[in-house]
Amino acid sequence: MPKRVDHGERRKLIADALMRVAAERGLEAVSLRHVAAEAGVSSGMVQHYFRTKDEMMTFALAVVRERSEARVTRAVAALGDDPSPRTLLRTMLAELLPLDEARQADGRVALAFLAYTAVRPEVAAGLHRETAELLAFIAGQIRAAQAAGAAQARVDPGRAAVALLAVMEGLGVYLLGGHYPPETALAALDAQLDLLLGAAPPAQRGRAVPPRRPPKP
Amino acid sequence: MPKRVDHGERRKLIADALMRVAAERGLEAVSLRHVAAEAGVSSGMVQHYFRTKDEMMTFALAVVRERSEARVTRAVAALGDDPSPRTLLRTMLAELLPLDEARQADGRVALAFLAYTAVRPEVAAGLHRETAELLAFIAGQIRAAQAAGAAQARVDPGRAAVALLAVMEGLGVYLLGGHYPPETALAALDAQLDLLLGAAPPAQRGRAVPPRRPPKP
DNA sequence: GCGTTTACGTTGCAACTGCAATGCAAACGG
DNA sequence: CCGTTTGCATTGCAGTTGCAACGTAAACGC
Repeated sequence: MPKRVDHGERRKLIADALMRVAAERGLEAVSLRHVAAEAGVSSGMVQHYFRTKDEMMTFALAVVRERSEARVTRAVAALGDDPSPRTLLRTMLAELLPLDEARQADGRVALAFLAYTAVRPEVAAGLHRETAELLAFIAGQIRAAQAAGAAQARVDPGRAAVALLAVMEGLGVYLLGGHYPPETALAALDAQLDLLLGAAPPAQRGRAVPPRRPPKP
Repeated sequence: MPKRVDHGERRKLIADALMRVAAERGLEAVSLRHVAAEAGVSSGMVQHYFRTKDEMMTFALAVVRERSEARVTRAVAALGDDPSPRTLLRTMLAELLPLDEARQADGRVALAFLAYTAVRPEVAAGLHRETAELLAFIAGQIRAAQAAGAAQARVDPGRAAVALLAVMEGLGVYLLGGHYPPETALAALDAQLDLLLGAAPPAQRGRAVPPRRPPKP
């Protein structure tokens, strides 16, 4: 049977198991054996695909990032051709918020990794590039809104972009901590966009609220 | 020699060592023996003052929170009698940002604890109360600014407070990740306050920037 | 056919973990 | 003076960790 396996697929399978463990019991519960058990494979196999634990962690981190990026591009693509800057920004940022259980799990993992990379700075290089790109994009959208007359022209797009992205990140953190419900976060995000770009078109308000799962029986 | 010791003092000494370990090597490196070694005591003594590791962690978390609270009240007290809402908010939030090494260390610990409590929700109750109080206070300040005519009257103080606190938290996270320098974070914070309360009095701008330590030799 | 490579599974090990148990000396209460 | 309490150090233990080593069986190259 050997030789017929897709290397990347196996690695992703293992990384998925890792994230399930991390989301449920925290990053410190991630061990070779736990991950292997969660994935339903032997710990030898995990070692076969990741020579070291750190390699596994780094790969898993990349998977989380790719997944959230895919989510965003998918949501943005669903908007159709050139949506308004406001719609675009709101869709992107709301998509990045941990509003349902899937994104909450991812968010927990991302948060844990954040704390992880805060001590291991050499892993964080990819993250830096990503935020820089995001910031540039957001700033561009704000500029576009200003050019269209939809936004206060006096605000510096660069600083506003930093603040806007920070709002999203902060809301995510507080959501993960359970400090307030998703609606509060979305309301605050909309308020921020109002502040930046002027009042919203009413049809836009309150959309994209995720379905609340009923409490577990 | 026994009997002559201040219980709380010892616990704080141990908690300090814990935070040094956590700040340097991450929360997962926090073990009874490491903390004891860092504190320069025997691991038996650590066990004497904290019957379980979780008790030690919880205590340390409380210490971080108290310390940052003390920092804020101290900075606010230094402002003199009834400062303007804007000055008050800016001082508070800037003080909570990890702008120098001491606060960065605290911030790393806080971030790690955040990830820790995201999986252990029963520890997070104290945090919820604290954010609720903070939010109420911030909303009150915004309302006061509105009443004084210094702010846009149309913004909802509650939502603006959530957004403002989220900005601070998000900026802190990105700072800890080293995604941008302190000046960028402060600029974004000021931009946010501008957006909320109107342009700042020029004397205020750019103050409270921490001294940049020269790179280590 | 046969060596090589790939894909695992198993075992073992040294290091580390939290924690209980025990020991002991100093202060204090009586 | 003596038992008790307090403050701490040492030791031990069962469990877990990352990882190396080894074994094996199947596909492939020749």
